[in-house]
Order: sequence, then structure tokens, then C-alpha cells
Amino acid sequence: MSIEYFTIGALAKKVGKTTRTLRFYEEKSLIEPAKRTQGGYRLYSHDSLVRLQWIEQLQDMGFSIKDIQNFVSQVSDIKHPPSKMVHISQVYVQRLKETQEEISRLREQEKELQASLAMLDSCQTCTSISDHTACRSCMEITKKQQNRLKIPDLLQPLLG
Amino acid sequence: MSIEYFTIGALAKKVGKTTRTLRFYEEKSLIEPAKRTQGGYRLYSHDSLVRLQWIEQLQDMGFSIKDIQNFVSQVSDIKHPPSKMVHISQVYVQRLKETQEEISRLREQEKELQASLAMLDSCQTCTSISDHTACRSCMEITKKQQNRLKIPDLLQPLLG
DNA sequence: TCAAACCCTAACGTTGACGTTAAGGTTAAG
DNA sequence: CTTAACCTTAACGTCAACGTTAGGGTTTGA
Repeated sequence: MSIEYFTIGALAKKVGKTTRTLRFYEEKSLIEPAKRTQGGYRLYSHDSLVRLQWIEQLQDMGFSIKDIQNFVSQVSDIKHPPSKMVHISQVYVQRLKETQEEISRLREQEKELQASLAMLDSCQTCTSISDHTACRSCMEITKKQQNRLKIPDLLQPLLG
Repeated sequence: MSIEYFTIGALAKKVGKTTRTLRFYEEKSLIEPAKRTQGGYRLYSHDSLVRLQWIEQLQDMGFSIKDIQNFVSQVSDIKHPPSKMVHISQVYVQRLKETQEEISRLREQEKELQASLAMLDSCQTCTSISDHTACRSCMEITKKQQNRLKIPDLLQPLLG
């Protein structure tokens, strides 16, 4: 049973990426065709497919292309297999830390937005009043609340 | 009591940004000096300082410069004050939604990383063995586990 | 009045992960 | 044998938010 090869277009379709992306990864030394045709067409084996899926998974875990490049070269530089595993663990731990930091940053964002929205809710009664000059609640927003809204200058015209 | 003005450098220092950044914001129509000196130096009033803090806060909430541009122009296009408030709320709600989506994406990342690390832990016993050829646990990682590790080809040499 | 410190505009550079022509060669089907 | 569909390399384009020269003018304090 002979090995099955894919052209770049066929492989691209299989992994849901463009041919440009596959060539780009090759430039970055992340993949390489098993061989070429006489005319120079890239021919990939199943290994490349696996490798591409692996790259995608690492990207999904937040690793950049450069991270993956470093990862590959560093691990292959380490000769002692158990040391490889230790290094891999360290890289994952570091990534996990960064992901968690990003999460807490976003949770801060979330809180700010929710607080601002809660503040804006007190203005919503206003919207049901056709004559907004009679709207008092907007006028009663304090300086401190304005700051909370993060839109002081936009509120300024409303606040007179 | 006359108004106090700041040069671009003084204002930049106050808000912890570079002069380039302030000029960049001006290009984007986000701020503008109150006036200029004879020689063309920008002179800013206290308003610009407030506005810059506001911009920073919006950025901290995840709005891009372009978002802020749109935000400003859209809100100023709306004439009816209560409608302004409604629009502001909508923009905040949309942003909150995006932030929350981002958070759940990152929580997925976190889970993937933690699962992979848990898997790698089973290899850590190995590292305390000097003769790694005697290490069995690495050899016993199943195909399914390999996939979970997201590093099948890096493990390949370890697995023989 | 003179020099250090500051400011001006204009415009090209940076980073990441590809997208998009341009100009042509190769393959496979009919 | 032709031709549509596919492939090749090379190289410039994209977006965000500024950074970084380059080549000058302006202020201000001694």
C-alpha cells in the first residue's frame, strides 16, 4: 500500500485553511511537504495534516506563530526526553498564567461596563418622556456618577 | 482668574502619554487644542485633560480608537438627548456582550491548558528517574491522550 | 542674546498573520 | 492536444496604535 499524497489545495481544504497560509507556515518552518512533483508542486503526506491540526490547536490555546516556532526549536534542542517534558510543562504553565491574567483583565472590563450600564438605567425613565426638558433624573446625575459613566463630555450637554 | 493652558509636553506628562499619542488622537479628531501660540505651539485647556482620561477609560473598557470615533460622531448626530442615552446604552451593551464572549473563549483556553497540564503531570515521575529508557509512563500514553496534549509530533520521538 | 529644552510637520517603520495581485508554469480530463 | 483548474515564486497590501527619525522653528531662563 503506497502512501497517499495531497496537493496544497487539497490539504488546505482538508484543514480549512488557505494555500497562502500553508505556504506561510512553511516560510516559518512549521510544516514542509513530503516531496515535490517534477513540476515543483508540493506534495504533503498525512503527517502534515496532523501537524497542521496541532498548530491550530496551539493557536486556539493562545500561542502565536512565533511562540510555536520557539516551542518547536527549544524542545528539539533538548536531548533528554524527560527534560523535554519538563520544558513543555513550563511553557504550558506560562501560557496558562497569561491566559488567566487576560481573563482577570477582561473581568475588570466587564465590571466597568456593568457599572456604567447600571448608572445609565437611571436615565431610561427619561426616554419615555416626550418632553425631555422636563426630565429631571438626567439633571440629577452627580459628578461622581458622571465619572463612573466614563462619558462626562458626552453627558455635559445633557447636564447643562 | 485666567484659564490655565498646557503645552503638549506638559499635558502628555499629566496623562502619562507621549506627545505623539496626543497628536495622533488629534489626527483622529478625538481631541483638539484650545488654541495655539504665535509660533504654532498647541495649548490645551483642562477639558483636554478630562477628555484624554475619558479616552483612556474607554480603551480600558475595550473600545478601539475607531470605536471611540464612531461613538462620538454617532452620539453627536443624535439630537434628542434621551435618544443619545439610549444609543450610549446600546453601545455599552454590545461591548459588554463582546467582552463576555472573549471571556468565555479564554476560559476554554484555560480548560484546554489545564487538561493538557494534568496529562503532562503523569510524566513528571519520569523526570526523577535518571535512566529515562526505563521510563514506562511516557510509553504508555495513549493515542487519545496524545491528542489531548496537543503535541503529538513532539511526543512522537518520546513514544518511539 | 544665546543655548537648552521644547515644539512643529511630514512621513516612513513596527508587529502578526496572513490577503492579494502579478506573471507565469503544470496537470488531468476530455 | 487543448484548456480549465490548479500550482509556482515574488512581493506589495492590510489593520491598530502609535514609535521613530528628519529637518527644522520657538520659548524661556540666565
